[in-house]
Amino acid sequence: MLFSLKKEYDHAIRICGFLAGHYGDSRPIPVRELAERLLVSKPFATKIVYQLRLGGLLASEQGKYGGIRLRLSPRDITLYDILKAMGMGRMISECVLEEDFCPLPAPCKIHGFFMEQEASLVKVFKNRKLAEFAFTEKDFKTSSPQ
Amino acid sequence: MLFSLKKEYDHAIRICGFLAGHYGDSRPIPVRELAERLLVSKPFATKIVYQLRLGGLLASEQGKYGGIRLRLSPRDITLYDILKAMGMGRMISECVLEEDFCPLPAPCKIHGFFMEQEASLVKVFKNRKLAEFAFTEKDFKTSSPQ
DNA sequence: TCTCTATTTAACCGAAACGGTATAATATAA
DNA sequence: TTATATTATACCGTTTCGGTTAAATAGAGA
Repeated sequence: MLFSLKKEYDHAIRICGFLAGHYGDSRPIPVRELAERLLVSKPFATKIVYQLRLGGLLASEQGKYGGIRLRLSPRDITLYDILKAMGMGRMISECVLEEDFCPLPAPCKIHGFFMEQEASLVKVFKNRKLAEFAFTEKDFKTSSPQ
Repeated sequence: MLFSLKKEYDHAIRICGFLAGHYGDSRPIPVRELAERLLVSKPFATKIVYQLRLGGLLASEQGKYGGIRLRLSPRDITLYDILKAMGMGRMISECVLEEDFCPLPAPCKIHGFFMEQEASLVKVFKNRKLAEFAFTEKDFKTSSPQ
């Protein structure tokens, strides 16, 4: 059951945190800058940003001086929104989902327990706003490359 | 972050639940019976039982009429014990564990949040006794093969 | 219009993890 | 001695993960 944090999700949250710190800026943040500041390769950052945009969380501007921004205020985005945009599915395996996987009768206590835990975690994710995790240049260990 | 329930862990809990239902029986349960009743292949059940025994949770008797039993009362075994015996490691990724993975300064709020969640889940696992999930023949959908 | 800088989109790839099997050895009851 | 068990390790195919490549498109500015 392993509460496993995918690196992708991890980066996604950090990217959103950075964009949150720049919410309201006049210029969007280019992926290059995200990648440099957050120590992710540009191709990987691109892929994550792409998924988050498809998920409806980010808006982008193409061409020179283009870049990425949050579509909503960090106060209106939850951690759950980010994970969902990244394609996170159910947290519970087929033990619960597939009808005949478990030989025990429904309601099986093991199922019930894990359903409860999932529900409780989802609730936590939905209650935490991105604004809480926003950060800006001054929060970095190292100063800006430029 | 995906609260992903590995099939192995799932089976492990069910196997322990079955053994818990038979705790105190005069004869140990052979792996063959576990496999048949819990709809797992015998080789796979064998592997899981092996891990649980190495983890100190199960005792085994070899030879004819041999089999498996719980080493402790189901009241003295927690879900956490089972997962730990199965080799479940930390639930948090290197974002927290590797010093320089995250460019943000400690204590980073994202880290803090996930540490909290992990701690809270572990607490839940430690508070649930195996006895609560025990089951016996009468709990099955289908009657015993023999 | 040309060029540079961006994003866009899909395909691809190696490595690790997952789910499970095979097999050879050993132990013990009868 | 034989049949039934567990023991222990090695193996293997498939999927997922983490990440790259590359080609296309879009827009700003000279």
